[in-house]
Amino acid sequence: MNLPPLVQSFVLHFGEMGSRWGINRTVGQIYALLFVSPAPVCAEEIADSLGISRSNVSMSLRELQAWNLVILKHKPDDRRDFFTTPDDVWHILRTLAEERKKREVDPTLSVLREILMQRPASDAERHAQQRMSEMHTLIEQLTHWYEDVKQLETERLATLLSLGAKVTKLLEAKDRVVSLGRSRRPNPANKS
Amino acid sequence: MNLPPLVQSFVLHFGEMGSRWGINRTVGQIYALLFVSPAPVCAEEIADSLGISRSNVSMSLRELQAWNLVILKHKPDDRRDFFTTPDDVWHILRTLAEERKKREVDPTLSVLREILMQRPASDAERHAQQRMSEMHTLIEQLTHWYEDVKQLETERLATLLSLGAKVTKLLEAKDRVVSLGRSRRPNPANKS
DNA sequence: TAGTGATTTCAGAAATTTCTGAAATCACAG
DNA sequence: CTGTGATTTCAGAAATTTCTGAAATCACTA
Repeated sequence: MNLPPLVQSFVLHFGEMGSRWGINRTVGQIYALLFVSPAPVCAEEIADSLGISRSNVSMSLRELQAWNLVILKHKPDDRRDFFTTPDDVWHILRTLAEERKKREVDPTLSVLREILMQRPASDAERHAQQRMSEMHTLIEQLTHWYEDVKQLETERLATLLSLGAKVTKLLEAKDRVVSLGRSRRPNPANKS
Repeated sequence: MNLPPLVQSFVLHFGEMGSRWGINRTVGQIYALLFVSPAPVCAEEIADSLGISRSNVSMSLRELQAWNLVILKHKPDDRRDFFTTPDDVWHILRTLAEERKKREVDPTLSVLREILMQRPASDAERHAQQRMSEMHTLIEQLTHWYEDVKQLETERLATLLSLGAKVTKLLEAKDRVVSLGRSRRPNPANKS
């Protein structure tokens, strides 16, 4: 591996981390390299920088493309593919969230649904279904929230984040305002 | 493996999933089994149900304990350890989040901080630092948000989730209320 | 069409992770 | 202390994943 020391630390760390996630060491390293590179990099150069085989690079890039984490670029009069990551880190975060959901959450949800459809044949199965249903409910709540906030523009999302738990304060305030409003002019949709 | 079919599907799925996360197949299976079992289970029984060696069970349980994901129970006049998962799925979610943060996010943050302290020795390094700083900022924002909302009681957290993106509506409303309030009686803390 | 260079594929090699059985350790009872 | 059963440890076996080099494919040019 032949890189500026500062870049090398980063790349090595991402390699380590890669194995803790589902992706492997090389894939992590390549991603890190692309992320910090000032310009798109070709496969040959990746192989050289990281000291790995050309074919390994090819397969790992394929993997990264499956994750939608890299962008292909071309130079005029050059047939080679060059690779980068998106500029906007928020954009990267969104992709990551989406792909992980697709791979890790959705399959689980569908297995749970499948099992919950079946008729339990014993007390043990009845209890198991009960537990799975709790898990299913929780995951659905989380994914609904996710589907909802992912629509927000980045700026709003950032505001929401920075607000953190303080939104609950707002919620209380809102409750007061609403009940106040109601006492003055009753909600017309609420005719009883 | 000798389990009710419905439980077996769940256990097998969690095994698969386990390998996509950092934990391995057996660890995933054991966790799934404990999660749906109506009563605490001893190591021997786990080994039998899953058809794996006793020693494998021992090591995997150790791993689950390191993750704080299982609870040890004892029966009177029985020296064996029995294992369960917490009842409350929200509690499980919190543990999972905390442990993953500890293993995946914190080390990355500290590597980033470390690198950002150093003086870049070239343009390439300067650019790399710039990128890492963007990443660092984003992760910090996310973890601050997390540290904040994790304090909330479960019920409030659930409310917040179910509200989803609608909180931004509230935010706009708040802005109106606040500016309205200010125009009537100026903020006394703001003496200039 | 033949030639060139980039890229991909894939069978097997290398490395890593997971799993097992045998032995060691531990905790307690008699 | 000795015996008993539960549990853990750990060296090596087995399984899995990752990586490589050689060959195949592809896209384009002359």
